[in-house]
Amino acid sequence: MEKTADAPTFDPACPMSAFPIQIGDKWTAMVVLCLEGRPRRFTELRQILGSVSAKVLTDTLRAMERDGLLSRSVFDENPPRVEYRLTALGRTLLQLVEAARSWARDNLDDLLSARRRHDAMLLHGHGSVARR
Amino acid sequence: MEKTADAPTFDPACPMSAFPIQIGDKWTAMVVLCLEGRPRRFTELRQILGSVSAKVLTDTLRAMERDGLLSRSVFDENPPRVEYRLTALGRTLLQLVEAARSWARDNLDDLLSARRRHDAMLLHGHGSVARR
DNA sequence: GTAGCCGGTCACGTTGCGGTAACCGGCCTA
DNA sequence: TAGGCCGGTTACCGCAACGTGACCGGCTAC
Repeated sequence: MEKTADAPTFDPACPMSAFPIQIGDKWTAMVVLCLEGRPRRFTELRQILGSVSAKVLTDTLRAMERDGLLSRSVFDENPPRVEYRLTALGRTLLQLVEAARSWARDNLDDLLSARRRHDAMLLHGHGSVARR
Repeated sequence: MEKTADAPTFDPACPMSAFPIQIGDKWTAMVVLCLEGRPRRFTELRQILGSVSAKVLTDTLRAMERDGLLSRSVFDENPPRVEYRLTALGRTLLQLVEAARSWARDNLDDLLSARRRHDAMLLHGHGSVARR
């Protein structure tokens, strides 16, 4: 819970890739987290999310705007500035995202080790030719 | 068509299709709900879920078994009987599913009406251009 | 001039989830 | 002999999500 200007980063190699809960599209939950503290600009979001392309981020933000989860403000400046901020409805998702993260903290290790056990079993099974 | 006692039904036409929260694969959360009260058989699950095909249900159940969310018991009887039951880990998902349903009860209407407003705006042309 | 920044759009390729249809094998009944 | 029930498997297919690379317009700085 750092309160620095920097937001958390999202490592594509982290177990999030096996995270069994998804809210909206692939990046929606992370966008919600990014916007929790304050509004952010497009490029800022891209930097924080790390591996998302401009097109996919645009799609995600447009869908969230359509669903009333965030608002988009264009400032007629130079260079162009666009700010995204959570609406009240979008903020309600925070509880859900936190519930999901809490579940993951408590149970994701169990899930992943069960998966590893299963995969190991398959490997072992395929290693020897079935005989009778 | 008789339903199994106390099992919820899932209508494919209900707003669930716009439900922005997904746990595991498409049917995972509903399988968890189906198995909340007691173990169930394959065909029983198919009937309750309504529109799921055998292949997809098999895939879902295999993935959940792999992840340690449920256990699969084969009884060597006639006709063949297979029972699926939630594990302790699978039961932990119930809280999350309930949290998602609670969010939906409170906010899904707002989301859907925001979406309808947006779609209507598109139909009527682009309306007014946002200016600042 | 030309290079870069910002916030995108456009055309296109790939991947994988979800779904359909056909089939299977053992047991039972008509 | 035929068909039904149970719990699947296999082959195939469509489509939307996801991602890549090129480009854009207005402005500024070098």
